[in-house]
Amino acid sequence: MNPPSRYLVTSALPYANGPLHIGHLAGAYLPADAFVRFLRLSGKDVVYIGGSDEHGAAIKIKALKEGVTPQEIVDKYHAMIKKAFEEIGISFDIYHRTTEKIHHETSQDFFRTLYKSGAFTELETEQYFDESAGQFLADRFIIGTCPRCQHPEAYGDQCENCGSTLSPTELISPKSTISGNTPVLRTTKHWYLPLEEHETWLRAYITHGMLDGKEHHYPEEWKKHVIGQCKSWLDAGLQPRAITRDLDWGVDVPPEIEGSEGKKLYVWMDAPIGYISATKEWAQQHKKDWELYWKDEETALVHFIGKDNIVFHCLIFPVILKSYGGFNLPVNVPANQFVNLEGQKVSTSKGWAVWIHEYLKSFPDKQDELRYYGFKIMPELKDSDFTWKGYQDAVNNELVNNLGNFIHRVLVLTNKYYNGVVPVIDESISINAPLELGLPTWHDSELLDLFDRLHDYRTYIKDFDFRSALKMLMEISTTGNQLLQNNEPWKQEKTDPDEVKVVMNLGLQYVTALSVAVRPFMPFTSDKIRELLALPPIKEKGEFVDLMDALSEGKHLIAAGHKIKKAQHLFTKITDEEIQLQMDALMNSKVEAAGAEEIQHLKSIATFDDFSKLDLRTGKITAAEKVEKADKLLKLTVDLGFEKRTVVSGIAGTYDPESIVGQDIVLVANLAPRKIKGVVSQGMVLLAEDKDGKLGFVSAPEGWAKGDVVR
RNA sequence: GGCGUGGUAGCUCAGCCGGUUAGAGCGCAGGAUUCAUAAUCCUGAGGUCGGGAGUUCAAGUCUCCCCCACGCUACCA
Repeated sequence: MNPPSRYLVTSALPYANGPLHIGHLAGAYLPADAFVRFLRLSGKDVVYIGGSDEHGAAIKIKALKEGVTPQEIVDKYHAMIKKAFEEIGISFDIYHRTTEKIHHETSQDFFRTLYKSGAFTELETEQYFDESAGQFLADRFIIGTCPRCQHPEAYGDQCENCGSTLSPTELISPKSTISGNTPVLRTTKHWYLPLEEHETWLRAYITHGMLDGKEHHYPEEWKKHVIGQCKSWLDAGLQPRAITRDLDWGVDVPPEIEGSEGKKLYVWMDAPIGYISATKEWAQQHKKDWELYWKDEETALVHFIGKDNIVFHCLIFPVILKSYGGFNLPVNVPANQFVNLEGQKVSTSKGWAVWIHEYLKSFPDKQDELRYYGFKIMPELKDSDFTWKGYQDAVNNELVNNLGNFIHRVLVLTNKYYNGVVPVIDESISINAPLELGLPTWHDSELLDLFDRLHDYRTYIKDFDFRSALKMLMEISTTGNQLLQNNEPWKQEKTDPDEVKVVMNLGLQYVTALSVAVRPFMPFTSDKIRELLALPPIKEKGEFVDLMDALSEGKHLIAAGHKIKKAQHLFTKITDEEIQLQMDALMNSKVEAAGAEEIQHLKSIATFDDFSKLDLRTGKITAAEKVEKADKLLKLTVDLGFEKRTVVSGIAGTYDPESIVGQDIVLVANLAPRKIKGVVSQGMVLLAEDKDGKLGFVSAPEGWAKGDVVR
């Protein structure tokens, strides 16, 4: 495979219902940004696409809750997210949004084309319909009692309390969130993408990198967990996936299609198409041909995402693209894992996050510090942990003490000895090697050594190994510190000033090289170094290539006679107080979030008759064993005195079978029997559950007879 | 339960298709040094490579079983 002549790089579109946090940043934006900045520095033709994902039921719901329109919600968060990206230095060529007209047109074009080619199947299903509102209800618009955990406000697709995936028809006493009425089931038609029909080529594409009988990419270059996850889906058997919903916030199904009324594209269908519409918009603005970036064989498509998006980008979106025809498929999908915060999962609702916009307020002009730490803890292979202490250590030890200090030393000494002018040197003079004291070395051989390091640096970035690349930068800086230490200009200046000139000149070459090399990771610092060196700012137009060419030809990167500016500190230390402040803020927001946790609404009124239908009895567990092939289920034998029952209960997460034999319980004794995992369950054991999911048995006082009525 | 990914020094992690005394950064201990934001440089201590069995002349690296973490998935009447 030839190296691509141009790149189209995308970062997952953030969902516009909340601000941006560190997990987003380190997962899908920092790596993409470093990658595209490096490509630009390498003189490549690259377009970097981003934008807000603004459709879907979750946004509609949020709007209803806050009493505003969905448009107001997405306007607010789009602006907020866009600003955060700009300020933290994510260099999108365009940051678009899926509510734009061009996106609606593009998505509809996709739908239309796929529809005409017969890529969809139609299916009639029963869906809840709100008669007073006159519309079908998307999963998210139905709330009811969770059949698993009894949480009274579970959504139709998911219970946020216990995390179970649900379907609306499973909910107990469902209610429309629009009218509050009980919805009725009606048949409705939807379009489905029959993923299972694409399994063969998808498998070849994922596991062998083969597409249409040709080699498309090297699967070895993909992350293992990405391929593993895809294989897992393929092996489990792909299912048809609904691509439309009954909803009023989203992209319309093209009106000329029969039955399209009231139907919108499912968000996950229109979101990735957003990459394409954004590219079109960018192309219009810049008088370019968007198709070159999506359809030309020599363009490489790369999607940066978090692990939650693997299936969409590796299986579903490729199916859409290929069904349309003529589009490139991704040559790599470098998905990252998740970033935890101080050992716990990042959670917006629990107030456990580091928000980018708040960080920027607390630490103005410290964008690169956060970027640096973000790269350092990038969850490339497994989940990682953001800690404020780790952030402080990284900034203070590595940026201030190592990199910043090295550059500062060079600048201070150059100003002190040469009045800020890069000294002319005699290249034949040897100096002490930075690596091992006592060995001699020369200016030109050290520049070649620098070339080698930068060459490795380039290889790391090409392999998406950003952390190794970052480490290489620090190594260069460390080498610079060693160079100074081993040659001690502050001593030698009195005895051997010509030798010192060589050392200082070399140091300045290092700093100049760093001003370029540091850029993909720390663009703000790059600008600052250029400023201090009185060199023109980096425009990201092939400067890294120029740098490497110069080094390989033995040319200097900064010329003798050039005058630099006075030294200034690039980074300042993060104090313990600042860290404590952040930790306190984090704890406070957690407490606030816990306090704001929704008041547990009671279920709707039940009449006495409703209650009397239940026959509750005291009983005792006389035997318990695990249900095979189930994590949470125990098969219990309950003695009611007058008979024994077999009951399956989902309590294995809290109780070991041995520990509950002899436990007094209350049983719903007249519940309709149900077969679970092959065992018929004849009743239900009552348990209290706290908000962390901990369970506790409900029982009559000790010594009560078995089989007594509870009411 | 099934599938996937990880489990290497106190902490964060490198260790490619198996091959000499298992590496780096931070932290820690000792020393050198003062140009620099007490920064820098050198040296050192510290690991039965999650546990067990096996293949092999040789295993952190391959195979099997088990344990733990994370994710997807099934089960919660």
